[in-house]
Amino acid sequence: MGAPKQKWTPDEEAALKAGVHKYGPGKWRTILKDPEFSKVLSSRSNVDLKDKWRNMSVIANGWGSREKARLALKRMNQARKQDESSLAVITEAKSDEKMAEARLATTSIGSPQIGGSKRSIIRLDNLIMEAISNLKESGGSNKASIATYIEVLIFLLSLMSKR
Amino acid sequence: MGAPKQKWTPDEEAALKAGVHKYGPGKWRTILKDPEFSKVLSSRSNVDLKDKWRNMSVIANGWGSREKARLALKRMNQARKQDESSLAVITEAKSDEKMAEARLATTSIGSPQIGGSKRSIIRLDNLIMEAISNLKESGGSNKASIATYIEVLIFLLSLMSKR
DNA sequence: CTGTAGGGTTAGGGTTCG
DNA sequence: TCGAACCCTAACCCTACA
Repeated sequence: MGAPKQKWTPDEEAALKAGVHKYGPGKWRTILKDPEFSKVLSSRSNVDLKDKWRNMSVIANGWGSREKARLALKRMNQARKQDESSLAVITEAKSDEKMAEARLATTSIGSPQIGGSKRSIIRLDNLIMEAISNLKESGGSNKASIATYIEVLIFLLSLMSKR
Repeated sequence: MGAPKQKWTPDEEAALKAGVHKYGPGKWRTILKDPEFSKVLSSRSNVDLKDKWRNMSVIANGWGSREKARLALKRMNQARKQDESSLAVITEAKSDEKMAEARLATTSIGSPQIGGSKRSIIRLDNLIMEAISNLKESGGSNKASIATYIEVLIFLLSLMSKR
């Protein structure tokens, strides 16, 4: 078997997107011949480009990225199992928001058995929730704001681990 | 639920082996269509054949790659219980798989030398970078996915605060 | 012959159930 | 808990047709 299944790299995906932006979809051979992309996509055929674009389009149209995120969260929750969660409050809240907005079928997100939580943690929760709500209000499509909130989370993390 | 879990009979396994011998592995649909096997395997799909062949192969060539991968995952989940090292294992595993394709300009995010926390935060960065990378892949303009990834971060936070 | 569209199939990671 | 059976879907293949 010659091709053990070659997954697309971010570089290749970027090149494909750029190519479609430049020539439009359906011009696969043209994109491949463009020196700007031919290096990165040298191991891909025009048909490969077409197929990949089809996959990416599915993801872009709503359902894809959400599903991916859902699976990630699901794995995380599963790993947690029956740990007494010190962030019970916040997981409850998040569950509410998610259900309302995303309509997730997997009810497993809940499991908010409240263990012994601590004051500092509760306050942390408020901060985080505020960050999330701000993100949602502001349209949430801006990478800078995403990075900012992630940095906030990192800072909070550092505080907690310092203890 | 949907699949009552139908165990493979010796007849079916024999038919599968014969089919692979006749057409080679990877020709699952072809095997199914062959009148010689279609009767015995009438309740199996081409995907079923593939999965069964994989299971048989794992046993045949003594501990194939699939089993290894599964154990690695398992170890990752168990390590979580041992505090401290838990985040390390998780993020390392993810790092191995996905870091290669992450390629995020390390720009402003790397500011976490706060306090003596060092290690755990650095490793968390990998996870965060992965999250951002995923966000970018999916177009980055989807509020739900942003919120979800932040929730993942929160989950990590909860792990660390457990201690 | 060359290239694209679109349905079909496979490979492999992941999940579930007995 | 463990592994066989099953699911999901990106990646790849096949065919019609322009």
